Amino acid sequence: MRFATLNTNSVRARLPIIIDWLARIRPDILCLQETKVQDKGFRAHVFQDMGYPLIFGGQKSYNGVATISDTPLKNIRTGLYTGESEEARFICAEAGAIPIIDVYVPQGFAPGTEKFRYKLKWLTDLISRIEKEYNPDMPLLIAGDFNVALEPIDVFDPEGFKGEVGFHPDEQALMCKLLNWGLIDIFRKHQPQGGHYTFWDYRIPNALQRKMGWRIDYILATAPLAKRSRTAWIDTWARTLDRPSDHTFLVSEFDLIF
DNA sequence: ATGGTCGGCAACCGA
Repeated sequence: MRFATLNTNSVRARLPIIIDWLARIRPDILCLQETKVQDKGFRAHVFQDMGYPLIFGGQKSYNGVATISDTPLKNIRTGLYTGESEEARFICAEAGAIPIIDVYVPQGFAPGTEKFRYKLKWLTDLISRIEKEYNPDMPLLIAGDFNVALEPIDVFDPEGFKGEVGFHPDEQALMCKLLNWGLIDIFRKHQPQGGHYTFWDYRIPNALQRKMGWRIDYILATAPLAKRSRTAWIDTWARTLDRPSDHTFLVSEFDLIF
């Protein structure tokens, strides 16, 4: 079973790249974040025609998540909260007997701001929901853009980023709490070395070539699944003249079938 | 050096 995640920064703008990648790599599941499209504008048939039924929950302009799967997804639920309107950052479903959670954690802007407090609250509420609904002894996969780098080896300038958004102790403490509940960082399991990133700020010229990145996207799995993970890798497409953004798929293969 | 550039969408907001 091949499992992947991608922050799209607009699924519409990235559609050709996603289609090409799906056709070549044929993952069983691909979690998307920052789709930036309302549900009525999501070109679901493009994926369905490739043999990928999918689920999605979006909103105008911002956020949005989608889970593309070659296995039909059941028990679909969108939203971290119940009974209130919220940003489109959470979708979960079950592929066979395996629950899949796709998240886009708030970016947080800067420590000390309302947006940062919202990020911490959202992470806290995500942990509460997982503690309530799932069991670390049972299969569970969580993937997405967490907008948090866990360790100094996960950013290119740990000294410079000390206390900054995305590398702040309060965010890292919550990520640790999530992992300590019973989730394994699958890429880290296979690659203990630092310097492997999933995000490069596109405001920094040639950040990818200059290795000025962050590892803020994760595939997390409970122990029963993590022990079946065979490999993990980061598949990065560097920008070109006709393709102005870098794109980074995080992928893992598991010895299991749905 | 304290900037820069994307995408959405129609002015700037968010990353």
